[in-house]
Amino acid sequence: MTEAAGDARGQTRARIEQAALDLFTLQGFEQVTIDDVALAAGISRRTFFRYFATKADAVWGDFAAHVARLGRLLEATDGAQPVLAGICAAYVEVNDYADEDLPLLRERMRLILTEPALLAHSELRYAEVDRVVAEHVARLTATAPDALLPRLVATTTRAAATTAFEVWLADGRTTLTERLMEGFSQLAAGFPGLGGGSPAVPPVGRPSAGARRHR
Amino acid sequence: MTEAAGDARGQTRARIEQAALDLFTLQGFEQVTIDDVALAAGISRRTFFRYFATKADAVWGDFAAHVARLGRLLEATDGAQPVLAGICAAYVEVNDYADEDLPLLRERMRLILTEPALLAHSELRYAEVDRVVAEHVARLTATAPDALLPRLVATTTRAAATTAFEVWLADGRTTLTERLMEGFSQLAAGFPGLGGGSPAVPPVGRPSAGARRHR
DNA sequence: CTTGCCGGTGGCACCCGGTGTCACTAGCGT
DNA sequence: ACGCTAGTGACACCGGGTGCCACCGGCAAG
Repeated sequence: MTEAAGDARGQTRARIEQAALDLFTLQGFEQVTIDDVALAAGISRRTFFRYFATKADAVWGDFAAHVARLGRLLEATDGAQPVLAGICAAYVEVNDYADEDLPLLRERMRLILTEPALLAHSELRYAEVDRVVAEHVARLTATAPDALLPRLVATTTRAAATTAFEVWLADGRTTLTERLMEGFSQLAAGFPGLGGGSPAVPPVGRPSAGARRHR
Repeated sequence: MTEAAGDARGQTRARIEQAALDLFTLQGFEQVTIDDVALAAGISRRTFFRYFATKADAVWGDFAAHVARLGRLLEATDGAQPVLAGICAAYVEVNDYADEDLPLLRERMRLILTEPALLAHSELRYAEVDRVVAEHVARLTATAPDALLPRLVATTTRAAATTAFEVWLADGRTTLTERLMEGFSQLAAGFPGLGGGSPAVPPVGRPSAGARRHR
């Protein structure tokens, strides 16, 4: 693996990725076959799978790098601020795209959120994110990463982030950063304006035995 | 569609479902082919797809009925209690299984949460749930169902519910209901114990321009 | 220059999930 | 006996994904 070879690989990988993205946005994810992408990228079908494990992976780019960056940002978070604020800041920074990259991001996200096959695949990617965030929370709170609280924080913050993404994408009159922070602040405050202050739901006298009528 | 015919359909459907579940838990989702399931259920491969649109659907049972029931519960929620409390109660009641149904539920959920293909498929199912909850919140708050707040509430509550499911499934020393209510109370309180009271993150002076260095 | 190794590639066969089509059968009313 | 209908099975087909092998280029050693 010489440097030149690595560069060549990176270039063809980029070519495949761009060809795939173009075709997908133009004709729809399902309509485009991998033969189409391979033809457009000037490679063979077999080679496509040497660069991307699945058809969906061609849309996600090097998502693993994003997750790794998020993880590094979280590790570098100082313990002064609240935990949720730190996670919010990390999410914001990871998604702080330069203006010229926004069109590409929009295409990617539109595909991921619109095409059912890609939406399904996304759950697998989000699981990686959740793991990183849960480990971060577990570190700060001295609990196990697979306990309820860390995982709860991880999945709900990620849900908030992706929802912010969706809304931003839909009407696009606001900044992604603004939407993210808006979502996080709502979440951190326990959704004020819905009634029920901080200690609202907590104990609740259990639904007793109640006729278990399910199924 | 006479009554007898409908019954017959229901019976074979149940047979297929059980055969699929048994084989999946025994050998793993990916390892079992649809021919295997068809053979075990005493039908043909083609007939399998007349009962279930996809391989994954055989695991989910009649999930649409669950979603519909959740929707009805939400509609019947009285406006007295806080919104999150109502959603919590609806989730709890939908998932209030009789003891004799718990083993089956565990098998189902273990598969869904463990097998990557099923985990991916789950995102498509959860989208239906989110839609119902978002419409409920939109109704109560007199906002659009596709606005940020309703969707935020829908996705985060659902994330909390599924996480409660996962943790319940993992250690199983507590009730599913308990886990659900624990998760919801944490969420509704904005995760106390992480620092940052209710009005903690909200305004935050924006990350300024900050070198946008992404990509 | 020849030999052998090695990474990237293409071609091929194969598996499997999913779909469209057609022919067959059973039940049922006329 | 006739036709209708619902359910079924068999078959062909498409497309994503994998394993395998053969080829070709560069490159170091002889």
